[in-house]
This record gives sequence, structure tokens and C-alpha cells, in this order.
Amino acid sequence: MIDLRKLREDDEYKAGAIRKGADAAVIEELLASEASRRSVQTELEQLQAQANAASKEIGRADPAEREAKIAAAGELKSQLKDKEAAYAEVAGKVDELVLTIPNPAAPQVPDGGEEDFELIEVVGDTIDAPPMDHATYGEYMGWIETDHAVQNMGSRFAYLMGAAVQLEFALVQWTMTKLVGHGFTPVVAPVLVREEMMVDAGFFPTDRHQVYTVSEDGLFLSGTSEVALAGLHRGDLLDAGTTPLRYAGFSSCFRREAGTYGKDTRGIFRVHQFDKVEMFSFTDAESSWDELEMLRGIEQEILGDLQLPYRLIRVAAGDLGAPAAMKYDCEVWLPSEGAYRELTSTSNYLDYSARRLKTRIRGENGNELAHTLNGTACAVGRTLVFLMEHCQQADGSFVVPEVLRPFCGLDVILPPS
RNA sequence: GGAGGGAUGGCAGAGCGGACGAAUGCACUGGUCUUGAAAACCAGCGGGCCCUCGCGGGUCCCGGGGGUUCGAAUCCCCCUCCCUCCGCCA
Repeated sequence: MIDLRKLREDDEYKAGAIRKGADAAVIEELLASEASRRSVQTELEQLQAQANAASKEIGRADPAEREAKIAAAGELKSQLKDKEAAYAEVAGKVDELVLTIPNPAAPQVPDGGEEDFELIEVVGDTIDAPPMDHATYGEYMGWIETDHAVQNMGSRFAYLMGAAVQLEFALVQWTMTKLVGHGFTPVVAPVLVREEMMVDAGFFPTDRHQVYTVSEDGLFLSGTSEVALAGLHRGDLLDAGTTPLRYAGFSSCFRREAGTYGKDTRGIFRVHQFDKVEMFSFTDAESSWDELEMLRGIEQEILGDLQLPYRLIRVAAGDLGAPAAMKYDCEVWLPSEGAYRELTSTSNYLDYSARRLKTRIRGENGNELAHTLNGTACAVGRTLVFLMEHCQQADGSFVVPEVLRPFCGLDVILPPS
């Protein structure tokens, strides 16, 4: 949730929201509602003060005077009811509108949409397409089964099988080990969450269409463990000095992929269910930008260790998603497509999500909202996609990246004879 | 899934319609005492929002949301969670 006071007072903040596609008219409507809410609140509180005083008097009054005083207080009560209704109406308007305003883009974020990113760094050399793209190769190796998956579960589902499963767990274990070394607390996060959690983490109402609903129980399947990790300090007032708090969450992730018909339909590049190791940090307001650089560094370290060629970009304002103020993407070279495709991403949400989560830090001069950040450590399925093309040899064998070998006990995986 | 019992400040725990934002203890902070510490004593010791340059003031919050009442931590309804017993289960 945005900072209403800042939206009112800071023009650059407001401009940042508009750069992300927020409707300027809606923002003005929100600001007008909020101004009206404040004035109604003051009036309401004055009435409440009168009513409270009147009631207290009744408690102290002589029994003889009570009846008259109760009648007088009853008069106030009806006024109060009207004012309460007026307040509820204007507050409801503010609450409704405020959730629709995205977190303003930070000043350093470029304008524009998907194509308008800022290229920061290109690492490693691109290679030519291997004999088989990942989908063909996955089927060839017996690693990806989609025929029955489609019949049983529908499109965009796959069975992962054979040595690919060992690679999957090796990636998870290797990543977790690395993150523990960086001071992260490992977490296996619940995937089903309540609606309030989705709202507080910043996913509802804007991304509701992307989320699977378990309506009978009022639960939602989260698209990333970020949701549950954000909830780890929901409502907490943290002591200064306890941050940063860093968590490495593992979970399966579920996405409806609405509106992506016909896009990335082959193999497992874009599926409804995948596993992911996610980094999540709670920091104070002063250190979140440094933290973002640290998360970015870990992502680059992981890609470097896997020897995947990639480019680092700063995502443009229009492509940030509602809660991020700034986002880096690491796009890895996908040889079969001759293009860089997104593998990992890290964002600074500033206090946008913490405001709803009510995650605060006790400070010398009052309490302040925490900042939250997240970053992909390893999107397992998609990492396998890239590995299947980069580690694929001319003879069809698969050379396991060196860093993973201790974690799966595999070195070279031979094709079926 | 069935039957009961609960949810109060950092923790423990009173209060069960009227001066209660809430006793008391512990923890914590400052002070007195002490060579120093402990003990003892004194004081302080929530959160959100609004108004105010500030001092300060107001309001809301006793799991969450509604309701009754002049007045609710206290009474009623719904929800969530926890505990005990039974059933089921990896």
C-alpha cells in the first residue's frame, strides 16, 4: 500500500506512480477522498469526545439527575451515528482506491514498458543453438513427460522424471547451502494462504487473475513463497538491530498464466507449477537499497557458478508489477531461441508491502515501517530449461555443472541407448 | 468431523456493564543508596490515526468483525486461532 501522506506531499512520488501506469485522475480522486476523510475524522472524534464525557457524567451523577442526562446523551448518540456513517463511507472510498495504486517507481527506473529496460551488464558468451531445444531434449532424455500430463492435468503441466529430478533436488540443495552461507534462514513455506495475506503481501487485488483459488476453504495457491515469507513478520514490531532478517524459502509455485495463450507452449519454460528457492529480506529504511544490490549479487553469483551467459537489466517502470519500486532481471541466453529470457529477478518493495503487513521497527525517534525485498535464488524448472540447452553435448549427453555434482552424484548423463 | 473450554500489555495474570488503556508480579529503562554490584526504595515503563510549528490535546485498540446500551475488556451474534476428550490420518 502506498504512503498517502507522501502521495499528498511529494510530487516525485506521485509522478513515480503515474510512470507505472496509475491513472492520474484516480490519484486525484484518492487524494480528495483522503482529505475529506481527515476532516470527517476530526469532526467524528470531537463528537466522540462529547459523547464520552456525557457518559462518564452519568456514571457519576445523582440517581435523580440520571434520566435527564441519559436523554441528553441519547441525543448525541444519533448525531454520532450519522457522523460515523459519513466517515465509513469516505473511509471505504479511500480504502478501495488506495489498494489500486501501485508502488511508485524509484527515480532511477527508466520510463516505458517491457522493451524499455536499461541494460546494465552482459556476462559470458552466447552460444549457437544445440541440436535439440530443451523440450525436444527433455523428451529425448526421458526427463519431461507432457503427453499424459496434458491429458491428466491440462496444458502447461509436465511430469519431471529421471535424472532431471536428481538435478532438480541438487539445484535446490546447492542453492540453499549457498544461501545459508550468506546468512539466510531456510524456510519451507506453506503454499496455501488466506486472502488477507495475498492483499498484505501486495498481490491482491492487482494480480488476482494470476492466482488459483481454493474457494471452499477461502484459500489461495501462492505463485511464489514470497507471499508466505512476507507473512513471517506480519504485525511484528521488530527491535532495532535485529534487521536485516533474511529468509530463503523453498516452495512449489502456482500460476494460472492467464493471458499467455500461445506463449512459450513447448516444454517446461512456462508452466502452472514449478519449484523455486526465493530470497526474502526485511530491512530498515536506510539499508534496503544496499540489500537490493546484495540480492542482485547473489543472483549473479549463482548464474556465474552455473556458467550461464546472461545479461542484467533494470526493468522499466511500466513492467515493474504493482509492489516493486525497482527491479533487476537476470536474463539468460536461451540458445534455441537466440534470445535472452528471464530467469531471476530481484525487487525492492520499500515500505509498500510492510505498510499493510504492519511490519515495523522500533526506532529511537518513533517506530518506522520495515522495507521488504525479494529475489529469485533459483527458479528450478526454468533453470533446468537453460541447463538442458547449455550442458547438452553434440553426442546427446549432458555434462552436469561442476557445482551440482556433489549434490546429485552425477557427472555426465548419457542419452538413452 | 463431534463435544466442551479459552484468547487481556514483552511475559505471567486480575478484571466479567460506569472514573479501565486496564490491578498485581516478572522483565526492561532511569534515579537514590553502595568503593562497585546485588538487594531495597523511587520513577518511568503500549500501538495506530487525527489536530498542533511546538508544548500538548483528541480518538480508536483487551484475538478479528458486527450488534445491544447514555456507557462494553465485561452482554449478544459471526469469524479466526489455541487447549482438552473422541474420531480420522502422513
